[in-house]
Amino acid sequence: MKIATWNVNSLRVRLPQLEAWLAATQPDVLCLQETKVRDSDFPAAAFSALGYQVVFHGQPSYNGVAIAARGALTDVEVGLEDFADEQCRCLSASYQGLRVASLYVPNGTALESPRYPYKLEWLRALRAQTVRWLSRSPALVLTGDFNIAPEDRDVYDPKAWEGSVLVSEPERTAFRELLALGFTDALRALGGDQCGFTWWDYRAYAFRRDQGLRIDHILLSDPLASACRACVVDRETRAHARPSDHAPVVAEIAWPISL
DNA sequence: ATGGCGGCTCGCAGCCGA
Repeated sequence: MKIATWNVNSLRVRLPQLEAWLAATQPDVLCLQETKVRDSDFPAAAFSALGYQVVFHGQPSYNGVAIAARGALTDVEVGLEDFADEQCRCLSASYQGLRVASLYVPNGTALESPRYPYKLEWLRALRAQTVRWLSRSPALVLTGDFNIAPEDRDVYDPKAWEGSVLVSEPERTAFRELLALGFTDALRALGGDQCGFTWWDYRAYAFRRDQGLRIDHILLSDPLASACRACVVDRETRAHARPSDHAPVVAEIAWPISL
């Protein structure tokens, strides 16, 4: 089973690319972030034309998450329980015995910004939600744009980024606390030291110079982690004309495990 | 070098992203 995540930075703009990518990559499950489209405008027909079911949770201009799959998505849940959020950043569903969450963690803007404590609160709520998800489904995938570079080696210039949003210690601690619930960072585990970045600034030729960050993640709960065969960043897609600033990440999992 | 690019909107300037 192929599970992928991609922050498309506007589904409307990226739809032709996404259609080509789906046809070529054929993931079983794809989680999308920053769709930036309200539900009434969601291009669901484009997905069904390619044989995908899709569920979505969006708003105009900002945020927006979706999950597409080659079969039925059930028990669809919007947002995080016990955390009232006007922003569309979390959508989860079950597929073939898996629970999958498409996450767009707040950016935080800057440590001094009111958006930074919101980010930390959001991460706290995600952790609480993850405990609940795990109690219902041991096979859990948390994936999306976490807006956290877990370690210095996930940053092209750690010195320049030191102490700023995306790398600050409270965020990294929150990320580690999530992992400590029983998850493996699939890209780091399967890609090793050379796993690369997932986001590059549009400005200053950042992609050409490989000045990026690794902030998009696929976290696999224990039963899935042991079944994971590969996890890669699709850099080629970031190199296309008019790209998203994020590359897709794709994991290959031997699932369902036949008992 | 705090800009730069690119996406969005009751739009043509200002916001947000990472």
